[in-house]
Formats: sequence, C-alpha cells, structure tokens
Amino acid sequence: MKATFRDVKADIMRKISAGEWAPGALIPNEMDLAESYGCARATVNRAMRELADEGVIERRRKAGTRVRIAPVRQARFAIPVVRDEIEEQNGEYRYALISRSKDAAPGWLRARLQLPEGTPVLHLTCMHYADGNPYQYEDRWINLALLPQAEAADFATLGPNEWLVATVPFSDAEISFSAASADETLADCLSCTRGAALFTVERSTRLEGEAVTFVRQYFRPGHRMTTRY
Amino acid sequence: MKATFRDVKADIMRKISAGEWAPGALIPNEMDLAESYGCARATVNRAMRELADEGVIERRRKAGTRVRIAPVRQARFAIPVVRDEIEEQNGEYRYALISRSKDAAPGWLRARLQLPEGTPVLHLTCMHYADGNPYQYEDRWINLALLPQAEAADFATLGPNEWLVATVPFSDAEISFSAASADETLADCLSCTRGAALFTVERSTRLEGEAVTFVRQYFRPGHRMTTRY
DNA sequence: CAGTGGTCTAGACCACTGA
DNA sequence: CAGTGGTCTAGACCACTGT
Repeated sequence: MKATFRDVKADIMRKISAGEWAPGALIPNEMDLAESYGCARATVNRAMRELADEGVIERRRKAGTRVRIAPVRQARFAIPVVRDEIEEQNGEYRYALISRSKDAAPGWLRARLQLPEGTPVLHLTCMHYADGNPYQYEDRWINLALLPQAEAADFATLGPNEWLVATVPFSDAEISFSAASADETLADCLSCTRGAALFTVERSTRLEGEAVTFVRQYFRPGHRMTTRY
Repeated sequence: MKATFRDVKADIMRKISAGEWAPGALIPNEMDLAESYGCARATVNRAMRELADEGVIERRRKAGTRVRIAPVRQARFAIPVVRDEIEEQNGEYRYALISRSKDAAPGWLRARLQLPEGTPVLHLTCMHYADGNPYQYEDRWINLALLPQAEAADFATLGPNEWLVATVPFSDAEISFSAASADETLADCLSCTRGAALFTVERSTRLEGEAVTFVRQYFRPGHRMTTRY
C-alpha cells in the first residue's frame, strides 16, 4: 500500500496511456491523489513534477493539472567528445591536425558569433579516425580575444575538442544538425565520393555571453545519431 | 540567508565554473552543505539531484558527490508533429498523400521492428508543404496487426503523423538522425537536384514492446534542427 | 559496518491565478 | 479570494557500497 513516487508516476502514466485520463482531462489534485495512493502530498508532487518535466502533463496553479493535448515529445542526446564516442564503441581513436592558421575572423563568423571587426581567431581543421577509417572532419574556430592561450596550445597531438573541454569546462551552446554535400576537400579527407551526403553538426559555444568557439563537424557517410525517448 | 534549492544549485554551479571545485573533486556531503547554506538537507538534495540529472556532477552512496571529469553535455529536442513545426514558424501547412498500399512487411522492416513473417503493414508515402514549398517527404509503415483501424483511416486529408498521435498518444520510440542523398523520387517530390544532401529522421515506435510504426522523414535541402543546452 | 545519498512524511507557508 | 501547485522543514528510515 505504501506507494513510492515511482509507483505513483507509473500509475498515472498507465491511466493516461490506457485512456482513463484522456488528453485535456483534469487530473485530481495532489491532496486527493495522495490520499488515494496512501502517501504524502510531497510524493505525489514529485511524481507529477517529473511527468510535467517530461511533457506528459501540464500544471497550473489554481487551474490544476491536465493531460497535455499535444504531448511534447522530447529526446535527449548526449554530446560526447569524439574520442569518447569512438572508444565507447571499442574503436581505436586517432587524431590528426590538417591545418592551423591565425587570422581576423571572417565576416560570416563575426555575424554568427557577434564578434567585433578584427577579432583574432585560430582556425583549425582536423580529422578524427576510428580504427584507421575516417570518422569525422572538424572545422574549428577559436576566439583568441577570449582564449589567447589557445595560440600556445599544441593541437598537433590533442584535438581542439578535448583541449576546450579541459579549458572551458562549462559553457552554453547552440547546436544544430543538418546535412551537407561533400566538396572536394571533404571527399578527400573522408574517403568518400564528391557530393556524398554527410551528417553535419554545427555548434557555437558561449561563456557568459562571449563567443568562445564555433565548430562544424562533418561525419563520414552513413553516420547516425540515435537515441530513445 | 534562507537559500532556496535554486540558490543552492546556482551557487554550486558557480563554484564549479569558477574552478573552486575542480573536475573530479569531492563536494561536501548534503548535511554539511545544508548547514553552510542554512537550509534543510532536502533542499540541498534537490539541487544536487538536478545537477546530477544534468550531468554536471556524479553521486554515489557512501562515496559521495564529485564534479564529473568529463561533463556529460546533453541536449534536449522537442519532436513536434510536422504541422505544428510549420505553423509555429507562421507557415501555411499543406499535406498530400502520394501513395497507399497494404502488404506483408518487407524483410528489412521485419528485421528492424522484429515483426513475424507475414505481418500486414500499411505503407504510406506523403508530402508536407510549408507556404506551398516542399518541406518534408514522409515514408511511413504502420503495423496493421496492432492497429487494424489504420486501414479504415482516411489518410488523404489527415497525415499519418497526426492520426497516430491521436490514436496512440504515448509510446516509446527510437529516433535517429542522419543524412541521405536525394534519389529520383525524392528529388522530384522535394523539388531539388538528384544527389542533394537531405537531413533525415528515422523513428520506430513501440507500445508495450510491440512495434507500432516506422517512419523515414526526408527534409528539404538546407533544413536544420537547432537547440540550446 | 559505517557513511553517504535516496526517499518518505506531516505539516507549513507562499505564489500564482481563475472565478 | 480561495484553490492549486511550489517549495521548505525537521526528522526518519532505508539502500547501497567503500573500507
């Protein structure tokens, strides 16, 4: 009879899945539920709060709790460092720096990261291999005005990805997924045909409002990013 | 002086960001923190639990709480119904059914969804338009053994996506993102060149372990899926 | 076995908001 | 203004796990 918050959560989910509480329907309030489950209100509260976080129900003070009409389906992705991603699949990771140059940020990058004219940036291109096969081509820009120490870093052996994670551990990011056609350079580096469709990730990272870095990652043809929800 | 769980969470985050508690470092236990923040242990617990959920810290009974060495960066995506996705951008949504057929599930689909041989499926292909422009090509398979009523549904006016959300509101799903080259049919439907790189979403949905549906969605060239984390 | 986090409780006060 | 969820508290017991 003693219900845990997991029991309560599961039972509410069941009632919703079974159609007992239809989309849009009002769910009893916390006090009533607590009584019917024979537990404290705080227990019901935790169950309901988690369901609300997951987008299953919608809660409003005074108005009560309702089953969402259009359930907000959401998926969570882990965003690993490339090395970890490969090693988790028991692959042998190898990294190689292709090019490195210091310049003023080009216009498209300044616009994208809201950088002032003349901001110095470090531009790196590199490759990541799994078991000797091309895995990912990385096109990386680092804001030297904010991270001058990047100029002294040795990116010949350590990938910028790992260097940044170690240097700027917690930051905000905007990430976007898309598809791109392989141009000559990409085809060459990834050992694929020109025009091949490549899964692409772009990410810009900020620390307290200041743009730290921008990266484009092109994955080998056929790459998938998978999750459950 | 009265710290809320938000205060505690923010302060812990600050200490970690500032390097006061380095990656791998042991964080004081809940009782000590509660005392230093002048709040109840439950308050500290909630703050820490949320940070652990977000992948910032790692907690183990008896061993205590540590700052994660490799912070698990994770992003959340809302998975909207196509119509909502378009209408949220103030676009005019239009739907069209291209083909509809009933058949036994082909081998690749049976393997993918773990269906027995001979399982009847409904195969639909359709298009979604935004402001009259091709937006997404949908290739949908519905398990008729589980959802026989799909055969009677009129998919000429209502997209299978919306029909399913209304019929099977809560289910588990596996979703994966990739890139695909447009073949003749896709190029034709999406008004793009053959070989264009298309952002692609595949999703298989289960209800209590039973496969309900599988879908491949091909987006128009240039489509991006974006989020912050 | 002892220390740490995980959870529950009963009660309280507060914040928001619909009627 | 009254009902609902949001949060905090002080205390308790339990589950796990390192030593």
